Amino acid sequence: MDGTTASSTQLLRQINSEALLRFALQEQVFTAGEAMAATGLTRATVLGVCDGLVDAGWLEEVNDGAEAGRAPKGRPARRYQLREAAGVVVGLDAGESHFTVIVADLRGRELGKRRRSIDSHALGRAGRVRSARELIRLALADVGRDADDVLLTVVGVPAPVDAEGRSPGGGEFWQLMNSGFDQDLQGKVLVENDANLAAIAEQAQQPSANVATLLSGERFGAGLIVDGRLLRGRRGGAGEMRFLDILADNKPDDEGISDGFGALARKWARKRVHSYEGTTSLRRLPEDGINAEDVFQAAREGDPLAGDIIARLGVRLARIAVVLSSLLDIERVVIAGGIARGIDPVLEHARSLLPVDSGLPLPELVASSLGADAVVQGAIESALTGIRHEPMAFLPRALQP
Amino acid sequence: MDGTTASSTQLLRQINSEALLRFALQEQVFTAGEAMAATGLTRATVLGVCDGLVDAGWLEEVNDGAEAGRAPKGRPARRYQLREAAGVVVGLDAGESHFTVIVADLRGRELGKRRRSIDSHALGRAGRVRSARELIRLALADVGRDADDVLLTVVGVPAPVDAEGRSPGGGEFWQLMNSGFDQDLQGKVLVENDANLAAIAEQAQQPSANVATLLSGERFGAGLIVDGRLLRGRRGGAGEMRFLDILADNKPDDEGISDGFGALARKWARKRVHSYEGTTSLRRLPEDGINAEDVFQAAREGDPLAGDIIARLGVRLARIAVVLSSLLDIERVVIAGGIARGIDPVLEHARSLLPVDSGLPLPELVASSLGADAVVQGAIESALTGIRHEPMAFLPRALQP
DNA sequence: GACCTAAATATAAGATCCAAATAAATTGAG
DNA sequence: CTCAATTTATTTGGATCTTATATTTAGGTC
Repeated sequence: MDGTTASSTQLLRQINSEALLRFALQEQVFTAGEAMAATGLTRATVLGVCDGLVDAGWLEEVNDGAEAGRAPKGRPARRYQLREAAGVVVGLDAGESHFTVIVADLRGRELGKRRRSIDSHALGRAGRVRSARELIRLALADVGRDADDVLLTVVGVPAPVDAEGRSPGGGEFWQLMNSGFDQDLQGKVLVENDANLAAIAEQAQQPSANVATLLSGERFGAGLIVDGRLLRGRRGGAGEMRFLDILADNKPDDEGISDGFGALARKWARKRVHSYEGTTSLRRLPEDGINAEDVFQAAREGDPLAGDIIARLGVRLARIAVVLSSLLDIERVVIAGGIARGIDPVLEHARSLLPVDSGLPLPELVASSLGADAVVQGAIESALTGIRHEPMAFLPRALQP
Repeated sequence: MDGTTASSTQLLRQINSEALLRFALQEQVFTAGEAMAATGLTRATVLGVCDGLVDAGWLEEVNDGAEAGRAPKGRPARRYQLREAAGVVVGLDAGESHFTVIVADLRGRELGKRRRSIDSHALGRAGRVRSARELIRLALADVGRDADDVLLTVVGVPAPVDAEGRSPGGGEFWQLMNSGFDQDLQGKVLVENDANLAAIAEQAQQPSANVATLLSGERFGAGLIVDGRLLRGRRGGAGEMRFLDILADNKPDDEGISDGFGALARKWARKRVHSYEGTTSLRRLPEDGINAEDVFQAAREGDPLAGDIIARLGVRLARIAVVLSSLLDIERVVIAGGIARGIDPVLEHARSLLPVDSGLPLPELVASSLGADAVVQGAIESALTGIRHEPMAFLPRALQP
């Protein structure tokens, strides 16, 4: 189990093994010939490397007769595949009020999923970790696995996260959300900002080198991908949008500096629903029961108060888009998270507000199609990327003794 | 001269050669023992690799008796150094009104320098390239070199530049500035945005993974380094600051959207010097003769009109700092270029405007110490980085036949 | 000149890859 | 059923490169 650097003579073998394994991680079943084409190595070398990977527990030779669609002539090729039992990855969206876990195999196929409501403030840091561990255990048990099968767990939290997985000490909230998962979950764990994970998920869906993903339900966060790379910042603060309220003409009243579109729509609606001078269907709802969905729905039906709120959100979104496009040359702004479902009217209004004479092309504004799963999907994607990046850094679950 | 990939058996040798060469690029003279420590290879291997690099023209064995401070025991070590004749790098600041060229050796020591005023609009694209070629020729001749000695030339231009070295087609100005140097200068050429090069120079001076460098004399440009990496954006637009005028409460009047602090100070002073109601020392100057230096000087002497202008610039700078700090977690904002000399009062005022209650630490605001040479210094630094990154991609000037 | 030391060289062994030759497995034709 | 054709697997020999271990060498010291 020593991770010591291999001697220089063995370096070449390791390089080739990694290349081959990276290829295997993206294929179902493959022959030596296919691996030769992918890696540029000789047949003898490929087979030798495959031998090593079988011994290590990464690959297994497949011998079932169902050799669909193979060439009708010649000696049949030996076929390999990633060993199912080698391990799985776990993604966890550790939000403020919900946990979502997905267990996936090493090719990214979702094996199992669990969701649970939690009360973070009642649980505290230790309680959040305990609850996460339990939920992961259940999700693994659902698919007949246990914690030893997990090669890598990626956790998304609603807080800035630096490169070491820590959050700045400023806010208590951040420390509560980033509950120390990397210490107290089993195996290798990566902690990442939730919006960053959503951005990774979006980019996997529709690749683009310069895209911003806004996670904007209750709290506001942005994942920024520039030149194909996720931005982090020293303390993980890249993607914070505090400047909106600091710069903007409107002084921040009661709405918190980090409120997302969902929270804003709800707050604005509740505040104005009685003082509003026109007729509004929102008044039929109990004031404490109005939420963002109701506002979006009313706006679609032509309600004027809801329309006003949509317009204000549109202004806010347009501002964000202008800054991102101008400062970072962002090509596409994606609204992700549960809020994405009803956000279209806001997008339309924001598009109409974008300046037309600014020289450079305008950013595209779109809603995500991943829904509320964006964060946890991004966690899986991130875990797979990590394994593909240096597969040999992970040890597959050993063969039966 | 074929850049074909080496056969896999020779790959290891190439890896080791690159590592050793990278080490040599940062040392004056070194022994095999030192190289062994740096690369982790055996003595026999190191000597073999050195042999190869001598044959290739990268290294030379040094045999002069001046073996300063060597260990007094044992057989003397063979000592190697980078071959001076292997080549040089060239940096060119191809501004709107000035060209500056620096010729440096492969360790970054400045060998020669030339500066020339030009009239870009009279010269046109072809004229700019011609003028650049001539100035480079002269600078090389000054130090007894010619164009064949140049391994890499890096050119800084005041325009957005994408990863392929091209500028967006929107403005004629950008096309004029990015004059096609990569096509028409001899040897390998990289074209880069001038503010980006200034950022590279600043980072080399005082390393920091998250820093913004504002090049803000006549035109405004920013070089953004986040997570230790320069941001570019798809069309090279990262670092543009158009949002300032789009968002801000003040509608853009005559000042151009991309005016730098120097241009703004001059324009504001000239416009208000006569209508200003107080006394101002600026009135003693001819209206067409006032420039930014005069305004800064007057402000230092307590002139109220100059003070007003400084304050307006401070507001602008503070806005920029807030956005950069919040959106990208930038730790330090550097004002670079010729304007940096008198900028201190603006920095002071801007610091006083930064919000104190924003949770995260505030960005540091500093003036560059590189003066007007920041861009060309960054060009040299960038060229060296390029060579260090994959030295074997460059062929040293051949040995005497 | 004998002696000491650290580096250079020489030699042998191990690891890896490639190229070419050989062997095996499968299909399809006669 | 046998046999050629075909494709792949395996074996073998050669080349490159690195390491480890001796052996030699170059300078200094006593």
